[in-house]
Amino acid sequence: MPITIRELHRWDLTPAEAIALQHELAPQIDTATPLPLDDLRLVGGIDVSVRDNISRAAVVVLSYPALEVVERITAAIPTPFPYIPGLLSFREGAVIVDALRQLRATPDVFIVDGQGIAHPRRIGIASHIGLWIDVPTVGCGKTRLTGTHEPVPPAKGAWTPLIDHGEIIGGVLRTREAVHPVFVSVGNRATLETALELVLRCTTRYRLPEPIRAAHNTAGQSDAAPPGQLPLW
DNA sequence: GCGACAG
DNA sequence: ATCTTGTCGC
Repeated sequence: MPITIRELHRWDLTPAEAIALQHELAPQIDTATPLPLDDLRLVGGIDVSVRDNISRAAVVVLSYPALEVVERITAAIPTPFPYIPGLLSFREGAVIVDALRQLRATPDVFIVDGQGIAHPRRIGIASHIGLWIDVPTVGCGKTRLTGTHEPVPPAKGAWTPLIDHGEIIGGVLRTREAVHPVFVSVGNRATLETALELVLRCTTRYRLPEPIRAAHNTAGQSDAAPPGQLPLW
């Protein structure tokens, strides 16, 4: 049973229209429903790579708690929008949806490479994608877009709140001892506490959670691609 | 006007 | 994101 995808709007907008749309959509995000952490079966990872003006999206579904790949989908289109901080959705959203339309599995939650509500208008790409599908989403970024935070203790699992204008918009989480923390925030249909717990449970021996690593490797950047990986493209 | 700024 | 080799540290 594939996931549901709703055509909320067109993606080819001007920056001004995109910002207006974000103001309109942000209020629709659900940040109060806990993730079903005790009933997880499948967790999806989403990432996009850009090369020679072509954007490639990768959606990888892993079993939980085994974290083994059960499905891998990709899609590619000419990069439609420039990179503008705060408007990443309009650069990567369309190709991600293209990939999601091909998905056969039904993940319980998706972890997206980027911010959820830890965004100037509280609607980063993880939240935006979350509004298009009937599945919870969590944002996990490698760096900060907005907000401030206290230093994060060095122990794995430690975290400090990411605050913007007095509001807690996410958590800066240490996924590995003495390694740069990641920025976790609610995408849609999740709470910060359960989002942080999900990212921790999906992290094994690396800084980033497995779903994101798998998607990153599949989307392009053959960085830590395990040896022996033959048919990719 | 001057910095900050996911991927 | 992407351009790029070797190198330092746990």
